[in-house]
Amino acid sequence: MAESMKGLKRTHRCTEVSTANIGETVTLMGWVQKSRNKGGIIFVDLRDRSGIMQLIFENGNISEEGFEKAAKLRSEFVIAVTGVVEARSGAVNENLKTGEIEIRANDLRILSEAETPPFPIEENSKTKEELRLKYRFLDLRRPDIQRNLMMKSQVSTLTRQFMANEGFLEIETPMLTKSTPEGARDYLVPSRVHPGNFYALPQSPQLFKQLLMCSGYDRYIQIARCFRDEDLRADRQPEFTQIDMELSFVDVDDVIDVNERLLAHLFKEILDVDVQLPIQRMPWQEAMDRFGSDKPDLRFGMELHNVSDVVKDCEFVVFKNALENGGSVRGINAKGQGAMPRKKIDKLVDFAKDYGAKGLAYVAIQPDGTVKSSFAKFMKEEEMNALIQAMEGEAGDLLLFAADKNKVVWDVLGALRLELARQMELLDNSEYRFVWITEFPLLEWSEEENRFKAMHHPFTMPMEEDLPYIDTDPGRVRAKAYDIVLNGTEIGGGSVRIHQNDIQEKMFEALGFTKEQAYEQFGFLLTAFKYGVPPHAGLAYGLDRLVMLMAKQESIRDVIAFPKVKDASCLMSEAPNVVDEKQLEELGIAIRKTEKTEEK
RNA sequence: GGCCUAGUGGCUCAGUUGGUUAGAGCGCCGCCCUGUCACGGCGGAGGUCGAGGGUUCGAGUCCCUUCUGGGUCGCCA
Repeated sequence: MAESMKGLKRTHRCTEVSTANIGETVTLMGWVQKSRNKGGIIFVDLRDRSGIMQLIFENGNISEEGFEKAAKLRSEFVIAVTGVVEARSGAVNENLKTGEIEIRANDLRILSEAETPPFPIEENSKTKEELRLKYRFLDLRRPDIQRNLMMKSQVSTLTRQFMANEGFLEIETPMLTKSTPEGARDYLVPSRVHPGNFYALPQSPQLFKQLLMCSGYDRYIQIARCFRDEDLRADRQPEFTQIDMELSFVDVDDVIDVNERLLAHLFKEILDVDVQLPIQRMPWQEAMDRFGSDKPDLRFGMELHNVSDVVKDCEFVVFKNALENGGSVRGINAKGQGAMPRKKIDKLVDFAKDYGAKGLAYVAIQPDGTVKSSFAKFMKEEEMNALIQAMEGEAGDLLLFAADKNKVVWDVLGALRLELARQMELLDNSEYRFVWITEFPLLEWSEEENRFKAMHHPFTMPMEEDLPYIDTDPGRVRAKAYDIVLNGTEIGGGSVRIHQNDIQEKMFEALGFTKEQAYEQFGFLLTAFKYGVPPHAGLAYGLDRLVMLMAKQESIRDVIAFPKVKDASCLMSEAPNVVDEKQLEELGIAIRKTEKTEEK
């Protein structure tokens, strides 16, 4: 039977009480973590979002009725306790922040009883995620998740404060907006007033923040929810949060400068980590050549070596074909892995195939300097020696080679490099290595659509020196775009935007848009640009990813209060669901029956 | 859409080559215990082995289908 808290006021959170309060009477409220009943004395661990405090119930300090009530306490009961702060007369518990003190209770109220939870409310849960997500409200009681969400709140607060000091204005943009077919799939919202018409939920506030620049707001920031109807991953949710910003009258360096200082501020305040400024910058081409990735993890080496020239005359058909088709042969050197068993190497070959490789050539250098290799028979001895030398191979090393089109070679070796680093335990979780990746290609050839697509988005400014190629060799044009990468994860990205009509028109031309198509999709922006547009640039962070890395979590779900599972449904609320026929009628929507539509 | 992986009391897991009545730890319930904090002692309850079908004298175990979660490739301007 639940009691009222009338007349009581919580004075502290559990760990806000310290040895400085000894002798004082305090009132705490929270959840029973654990009760240890010794017969004549009862210890209760009380939990709130700050941590744990031990309570003592002993006859003489509390009424007989109160003592009997204390004996009934079970896990997750919500209670209010008033008592005196004491230094512990028993042993100090060094595992608790409040381990030197305890509360000798003289009053107890049971504010809410609780059933036994379906899984233990404890740190480092071993419980299956399926169950945790179904009872997310219980999972969220666990201290590690609470710490993550508190850290996220802190990141938001510090960001707002910092950016406000830098002259940024926080301005909201619409959630109900217009669908644009470029990019990710939109979540659509049907319009009741305009049957057959749909709003789209924003994939990002991109166009609106550019309009705000046109309107003179000069420096904008928003912590904005974004939506993308694509398949989920460990670091991808269908709805997520961006720290989104845009600045007027700036170039690349200005955006980078304010963001470096923001990152340094966040990491110092929250983790007490010093970020060395300026953060290293690396052009996209260099990142691909050295690491096979546009989001390289710089915590370890194992860089790619381009050995195309070294093997160009050898008789190995795989290498020959790759080079003849305009591709390359590149390798990585897994130091000290020369003794890797054949089975494990075969697994790496399979791994490489997942990334589009047709195979993976290897050379295992034995301790005595002889080689075991999948292709030695096609190589003259001096060719093999030259290859090993080019790879800086030494006794005991394992050399792995991919030969294909550049894109495939980069993908394969970039992924393989990370996989080997995991296997070799080269990744230090407490190290934070930032890098700006700059000078991205402006355009990317799409095989299935047989046209160029914008790598970033259609408003990204080309680099001035590459402008001449936009008509003649569009694939070679680099963009004023930049990504901020932390430990191999892209945590943010942005660009300088086009603010000149003629360049924008050329860009649409390169993308294969007619003027009409461009206006149909982005007309309001293009019109706005006619009335005076400042040069502007911006950037957006994936807040969830950033916090995930700061909190050393492996999944974005651990930093989002109510995340969705792989098929974008919510195990707790059971969204999405079938709606009433009447609602559909109002919207003018009929559901076509297929095998997949079923009554739920 | 493809591939990989997991599903056995409330939770986490074990379960051999297919062979008696499916086990353990934690949790839960009852009794005892005045300095515990992974409290302790005694006793107890609790299982359609994710679901359906098949093979077999016999299936938690083998086969097929399917559901659910996780990872990943494609996808994510």
